Amino acid sequence: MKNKRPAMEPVSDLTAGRLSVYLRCLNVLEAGGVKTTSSKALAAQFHLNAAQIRKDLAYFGEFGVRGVGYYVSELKTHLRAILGLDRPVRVAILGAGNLGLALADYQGFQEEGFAIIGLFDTAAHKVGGKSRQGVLIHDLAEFQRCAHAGQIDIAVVAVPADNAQQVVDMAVNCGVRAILNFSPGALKVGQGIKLKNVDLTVSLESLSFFLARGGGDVPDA
Amino acid sequence: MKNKRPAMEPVSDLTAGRLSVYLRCLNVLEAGGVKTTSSKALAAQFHLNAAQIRKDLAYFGEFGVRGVGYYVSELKTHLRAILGLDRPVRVAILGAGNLGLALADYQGFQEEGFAIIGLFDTAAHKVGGKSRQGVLIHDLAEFQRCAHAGQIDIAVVAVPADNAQQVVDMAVNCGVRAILNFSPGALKVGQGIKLKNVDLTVSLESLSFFLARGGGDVPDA
DNA sequence: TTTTGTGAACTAGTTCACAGCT
DNA sequence: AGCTGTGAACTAGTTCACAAAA
Repeated sequence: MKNKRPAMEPVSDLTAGRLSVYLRCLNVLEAGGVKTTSSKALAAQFHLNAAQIRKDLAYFGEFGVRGVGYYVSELKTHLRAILGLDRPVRVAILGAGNLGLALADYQGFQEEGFAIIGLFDTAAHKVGGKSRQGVLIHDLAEFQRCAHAGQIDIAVVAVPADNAQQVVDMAVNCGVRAILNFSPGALKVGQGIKLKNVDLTVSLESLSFFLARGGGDVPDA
Repeated sequence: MKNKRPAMEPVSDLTAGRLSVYLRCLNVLEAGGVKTTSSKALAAQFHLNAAQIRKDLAYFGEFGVRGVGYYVSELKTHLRAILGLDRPVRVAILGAGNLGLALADYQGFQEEGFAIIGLFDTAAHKVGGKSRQGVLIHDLAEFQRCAHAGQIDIAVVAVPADNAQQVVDMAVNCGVRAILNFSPGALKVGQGIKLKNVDLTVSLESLSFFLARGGGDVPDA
């Protein structure tokens, strides 16, 4: 057990995303009672590349045992720590429209330990209400208070496109440094702020593009 | 106007996504009354790289005029055709949970011309209902009928993770060749089927990773 | 002049292949 | 024997820089 920390070498976003995938794989294996695995086994079962798994993990330490592989629960613990999931991650959802409400109740978030602090909206008639699962809707001013108090780790932006930049600027000014944005269009954030976009229109149009290119055709054998 | 079609050279997914972004930029410009633009102007305004815009477009033809740039409405028309948006793109949403309902009412889809055919679910008590915006909820059997009749271009999967693979297999068997999947976990599809994943857990965990790495720290000037 | 379209150069990301450890 | 960890080789993607066109 060496656990070198290579002086915070820059790690690509792609690697970060894959770590999350690996963690999910390990959850599945653990739930199935598997105690030990290997990069090859993981790769085969989840359609990944074995060398890539090893390389991704190697950024953070030496978690495997040569000749054996990885201990599932141990590697899981490491990955959770690397991903920052070993402490509560507090998420605020900005915008209590259809999408915001759906995200607030999304099971996947709770499962991996994210704490949904609340929904926040400016519409007075929404404030005081709650999602189906009981997440409360607060005024945006309340979000500002929480964020300034350092109680928000990640802001999820689910407001209409017109207000998105304004809302993001506000969140950043309140000290939020990580944002998951669902509104369309490119937002600008300053240095040191991490913005991740989920653009539903772009996703659908990529599929449409595929179909338009003849992707729907039967490939000639 | 040469409009060479380079024999359906393979185009990367990244390029496809950017075309969609360019189209949105052009919509903004057109709405602002701008008649002509250039790769440099687009790049500056929307934080893109000029050479990349030109290269992306060059896969599909020569749409620009040297010394002038691009005519906004003309390029828009080309992009819409390239993305397959010059004909109705029919979208079915599988799973009438919170997320499915939110997606059915998502404004962005209608705006760019996607036709939401309906919501589809197996839960008998949901069938016959509708989303807030009035999208009807049908039985999944109805989806199979539509898909077999070639009336569905894209299936959006918003069912619980446990059923996702099964639902995707069903859709593919009914002739659907493009799928936008919101359920977590890696799904398998055969050759010639395009599967695009939107993994909310992975997105959030990437942000958590960034924060855990010290991303929240003030960078030293 | 301006700006496109594009080969060449560069950068980032992935996979290979093997030394080294168990 | 088996599997990790990792440099080297390779592939994909981006940016540069300039000839050609308007």
